[in-house]
Amino acid sequence: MKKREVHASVKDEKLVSMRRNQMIKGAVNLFKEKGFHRTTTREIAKAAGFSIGTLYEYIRTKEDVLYLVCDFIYDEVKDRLQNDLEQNSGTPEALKTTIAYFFQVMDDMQDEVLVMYQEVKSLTKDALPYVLKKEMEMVHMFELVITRCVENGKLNISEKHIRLLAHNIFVQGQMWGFRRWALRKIYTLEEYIELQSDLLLGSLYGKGNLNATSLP
Amino acid sequence: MKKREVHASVKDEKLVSMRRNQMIKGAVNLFKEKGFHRTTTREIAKAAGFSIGTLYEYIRTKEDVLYLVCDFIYDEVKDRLQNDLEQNSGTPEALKTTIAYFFQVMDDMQDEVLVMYQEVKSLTKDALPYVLKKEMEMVHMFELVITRCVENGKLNISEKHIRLLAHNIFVQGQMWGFRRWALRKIYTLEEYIELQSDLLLGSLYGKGNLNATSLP
Amino acid sequence: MKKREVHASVKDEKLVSMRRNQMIKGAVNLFKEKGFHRTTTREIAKAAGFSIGTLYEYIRTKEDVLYLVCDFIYDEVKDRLQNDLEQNSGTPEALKTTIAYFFQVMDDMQDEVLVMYQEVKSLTKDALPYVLKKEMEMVHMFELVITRCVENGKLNISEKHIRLLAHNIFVQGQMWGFRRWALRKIYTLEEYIELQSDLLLGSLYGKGNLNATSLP
Amino acid sequence: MKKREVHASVKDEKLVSMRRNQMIKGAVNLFKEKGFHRTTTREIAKAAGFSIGTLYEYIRTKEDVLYLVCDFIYDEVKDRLQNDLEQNSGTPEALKTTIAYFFQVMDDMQDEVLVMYQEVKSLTKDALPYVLKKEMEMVHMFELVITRCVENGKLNISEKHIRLLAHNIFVQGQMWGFRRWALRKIYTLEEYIELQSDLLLGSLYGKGNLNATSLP
DNA sequence: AATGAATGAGTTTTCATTCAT
DNA sequence: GATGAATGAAAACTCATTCAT
Repeated sequence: MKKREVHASVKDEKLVSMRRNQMIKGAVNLFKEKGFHRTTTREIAKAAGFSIGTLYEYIRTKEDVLYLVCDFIYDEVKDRLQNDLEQNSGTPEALKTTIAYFFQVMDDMQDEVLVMYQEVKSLTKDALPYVLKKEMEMVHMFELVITRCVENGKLNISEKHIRLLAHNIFVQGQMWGFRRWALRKIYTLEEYIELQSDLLLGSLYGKGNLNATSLP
Repeated sequence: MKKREVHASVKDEKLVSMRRNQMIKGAVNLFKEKGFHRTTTREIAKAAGFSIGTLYEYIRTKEDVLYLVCDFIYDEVKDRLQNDLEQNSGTPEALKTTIAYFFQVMDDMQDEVLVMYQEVKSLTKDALPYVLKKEMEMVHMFELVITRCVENGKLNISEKHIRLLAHNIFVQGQMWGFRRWALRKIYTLEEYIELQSDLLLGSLYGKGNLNATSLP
Repeated sequence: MKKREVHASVKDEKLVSMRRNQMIKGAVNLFKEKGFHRTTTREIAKAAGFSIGTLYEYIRTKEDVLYLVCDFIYDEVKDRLQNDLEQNSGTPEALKTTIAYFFQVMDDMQDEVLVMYQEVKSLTKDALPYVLKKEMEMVHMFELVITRCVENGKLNISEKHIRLLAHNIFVQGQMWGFRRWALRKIYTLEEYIELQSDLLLGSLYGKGNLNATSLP
Repeated sequence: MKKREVHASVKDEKLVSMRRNQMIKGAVNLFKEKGFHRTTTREIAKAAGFSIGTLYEYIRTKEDVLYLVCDFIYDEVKDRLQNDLEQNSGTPEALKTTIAYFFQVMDDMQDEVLVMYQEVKSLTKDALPYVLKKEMEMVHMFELVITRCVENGKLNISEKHIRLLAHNIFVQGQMWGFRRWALRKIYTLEEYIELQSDLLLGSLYGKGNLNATSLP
């Protein structure tokens, strides 16, 4: 699936790319504060540092901004994740590291994740599949890491369990962002990583020895 | 925390309650399809079966409708959950039953859950706490069930693990609603319940024997 | 010119009269505070002590209330004035007394006068003449008193001066009501009466001796 | 007291000024015919010659239009008055000229005066003081002219009389506008000026010789 | 390529008036 | 005669989008 094209009147690709970055940066902040619907195109233009007329030289509709933002965020997350996975060795320890890394990324990109998570549903039927596709690719990455563990004989678990586990990891990562109002009161990021790893991996390795002592 | 009052011009309480139910029912459908922001008050009135003027006899602002909808859904879910938990025996089997029951409720109320999940963030700072409070109460119910297992000596697990586990259960319930686009393609509800139980409980009881054979 | 009829569904004249008095009393207060346009019929009904449905048993349109209020106020002022004038002796002293009395009435009925003064223009073309007619009748009363002075030989002044003088007296009476924001800061009612009398009568009797010493 | 700022989205000051003049011109006509409350913003926009959207580029609320109108009218009257007063010599003849001039202005600006006079009370608590301030300044101008006469020894009259006289002059000017329905039937502007001058100045100079023969 | 003034369809909300009970 | 729920036309205001400069 190719990237969905967003039409620009301006031809200079470099310029288009630059302007869109300004746009995305400004929009993320606004969406974070007021949501997509309560943000006006004028505000986006202003936050991006140019006029409303100029904004419309680089997009066709307000929705395009949302798509661009979502697309950008997913790319960012995916890129970071990919870097990590390329050197993954397929051991349970590596899986744990991957989880920790992913949660860390979600923490770093808190605002972006929150925006994306809350506003994807505002995308048109038209744009949504492109974004969901990307999400599936990321879930798939986790599946691969887990599968590698299985292939290494370190883990005995069904295909369906693998896929669900991958979804769980992904959602728990997002969860750290979208449930901060609750989780932050109880856990630090480090604790959250540790505890979720316990629960995720405990189920796989049958330790059954979860207890408070495993925490600092 | 008392319920947040939504002002009605009409005095007859019975009538208010009836009209609001019509309203909620209509609104849920619309919100599900187009989201809160893209739904107009006129559409809500029409879907509820009365005129725009009448709508405003029962609410003050469009936001009130959203609050009423969210409040109703949480109450519904909570009520159903409460019924189940009252007769919960505090054994691991009972915990599994509770999870299954909760996931079933989330499946029954799919549309409502989706709406709530996507639109809570559109509530004003004013109304949000009332809804989040309710969410926390539900999470707390799960904590209680798990704690009862621990107290029964059937389970050895830290306080912090308990709370996180409760959150996970809650989110995994919602997940069945808001990620249907992905999960439905792979699992039936029964499978989803079974697999998630495996993962959740496996971590607690150290079976470590997860495999495809445990599935039909 | 007969009184303009305001239609009532209710037949019992006594009741109609009673209900309308309640209505007028309530409405004057509301109009005073928020003006005719910003006052709703519901508020009028409530202030009158009955329901919106009942209100409409005694009037046909919101405008009727305004007309009723204006009509009532003019009648009140006119009645009071008439009482005084019947015993007027036609001397310059009597004229001064009349002025003092009129200003006193305008002070007593401050709120009503303000309302009337500000809202007459909101009457329909249809109702306005009835009210203006009444105003002219009051101006005419002043003309009569002045004319009597002339006929008594106490005063030598043209017909046109008389009529203008009458208008001036009337407007200066109203002025005490509608310019309170300015006049109250400088004068007490007594001072205002005294000073205006000086200016009005000075012109007629050629005293030319206005000075601060004539004031306490 | 600085001018109360009315916010405009458009930056070009020249344009703002031009558009607002169109707006004021259109609004005065509408307000004159139907009053502020019965005039819609769409009508104002149309009368001004642009769209409703454009109207709101130059104001924030409908009330702003009223303020702009009132402010404009007061400025206009005040400016004209100021021009006359600068060359005022402080003699009774000059005072008479000033009065004649002021009444003439009020006649020229009949419509505007009527609007202002009837609608000031519709201004918010917020804007009212700015307008009343201007009114007081105008009254003060008259005080100055009268005071100059006193200082020249041409007139012996108390401070309080001066202030009241100034108010009377101002109100009688307005009166020519807001009581035209009655006064126009009896007097031409010239007569009105002549007669009011007789009454105003007669009181000051003790001629006491008012009679019909002084009129043409 | 950039600007920002102009547009008007569309939105929420109000409120005078009616009419069944 | 009294009530108050229902109605819907109309109002103020917003904002995505266009286009002349």
